Order: sequence, then structure tokens, then C-alpha cells
Amino acid sequence: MEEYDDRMPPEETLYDLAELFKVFGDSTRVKILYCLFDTELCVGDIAQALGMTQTAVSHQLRVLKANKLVKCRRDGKSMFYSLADDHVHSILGQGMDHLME
Amino acid sequence: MEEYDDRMPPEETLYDLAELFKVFGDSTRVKILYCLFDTELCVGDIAQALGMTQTAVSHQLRVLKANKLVKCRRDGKSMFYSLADDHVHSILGQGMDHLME
DNA sequence: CAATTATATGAACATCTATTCATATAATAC
DNA sequence: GTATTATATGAATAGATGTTCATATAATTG
Repeated sequence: MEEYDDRMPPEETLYDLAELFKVFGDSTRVKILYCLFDTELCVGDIAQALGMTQTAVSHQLRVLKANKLVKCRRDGKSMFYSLADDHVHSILGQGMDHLME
Repeated sequence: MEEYDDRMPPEETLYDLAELFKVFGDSTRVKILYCLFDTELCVGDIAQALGMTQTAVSHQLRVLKANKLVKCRRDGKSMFYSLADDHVHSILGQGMDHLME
């Protein structure tokens, strides 16, 4: 890839980075992440909090989990989701800072 | 919006936040941002560096500028683009950190 | 076991988006 | 003025993506 200068990360890394931000780039997923900002919640509670269907929330939780932005544990019939680590808080926070200029 | 608990930012803010991340969520735009990480470049140089058409780069620069991720100045026939502020560096860096786990 | 509750999944559809192509604008050189 | 170079823009197309609907899986209760 001689078009890239020395300081450019590998193309695959930049692709993965874009994929990561793409996950944050949907309002439903952002809302879910903020629901989970400082607590864990089960799927039904998230759906109710956001006024969305269980199915839609579940689909998006799958995306969030595949990208390691949330983790989950089962408790009986319920699955409790929470933010995966502090990077998620940081990224959301940086985004907010930029919005506020 | 009584479905939201007290700590949730307003829905409009969360929407704007998602829109911001959406801008970072495209590999072409991420590549452009990394090209500009520590230097300013004109459109043609960015296009050449990435092996893309001028038109495609120009369209994406417009998106980046509309969202205040880059700024530009004219010098003769050329337009030189650079990152708008340090938030852009921070957000890219946080994303990278998350990728590296 | 069957019934119920909670969640997950697959397919279909509608919407959004990035690129390409053609063309327009802007600045310079002659 | 015209020609050239650099960039921007509008329309069209192709591909990606989020929601809905129907259904499947999983755990509990009786």
C-alpha cells in the first residue's frame, strides 16, 4: 500500500475502526448504551424504557455484543446487559464533548 | 418522555450523538481523517494518497466539514483541509484503544 | 408433561448512503 | 477574453442496514 504514508495505520485497522464507530452511529444503539450507562438492565426493561419492541432491542443488543460494547449474564429467564468496559463510557463522553463544542 | 429515566440525556441529544458517530463510521472518512491526523492536505493529495477519485473524496469532505470534523482554507486553486480540533484526535484515539482492547 | 414468560433469530421490506458520472464553479495562466 | 487546473455539486444506482413479523429457543411454573 504505497499510497499510504508511514504514519497511516494499516487499511484493515482503519476499516475495523470505522466498523466500531458505525456501531455507535445509530440512535437506537446509543439510547441502549445510555440506558446501561451506570446500571444493568434486562431486555424487556430496555425495550420499555425506550418505547421499542423487544425484537428491535434484541437485534441491536446482538450488534452491541458482537462488537464487545456490552456484556450480558443470564438470571433465570432474563438476560441482563451492561456496558462491557470503560472504553464505552469514554467514547460516549468524548462524543458528547464534541457536540457541546 | 417519561419512558426515560432521569439520567438519560434528551432524545435529541442522543440522536445528534449518533449522527456524530455515524460520520466516523465510514472507512473512507476514517482514512481521510487519518491522512489529516497531523498535517493539512488538499483534495487531490488526499485522493491520490487513498487511491480514490477526487469526486468521492470531495463528497466525504463535505460530510466531514458539515459535522465540523475538518476545516479548510483556500490557497489559490487548492483547498487545504485539516482536522477541526483536538476532539477528533481524541475520538479516533479512544476508538483505537477499544480495538486494541 | 403443557403453559407461560423472556429472549433470540431469520426473512422481507423500506430506508438510507457511498460511489460514479456528468457537469458546474472557482482561480490561475496565457 | 480562452484554456487549464482544482474542487464542488446534482442525479442515479447499487449496496448496506434497521425494523417488523413470524417463529424458534430457553427457563420456569404448575
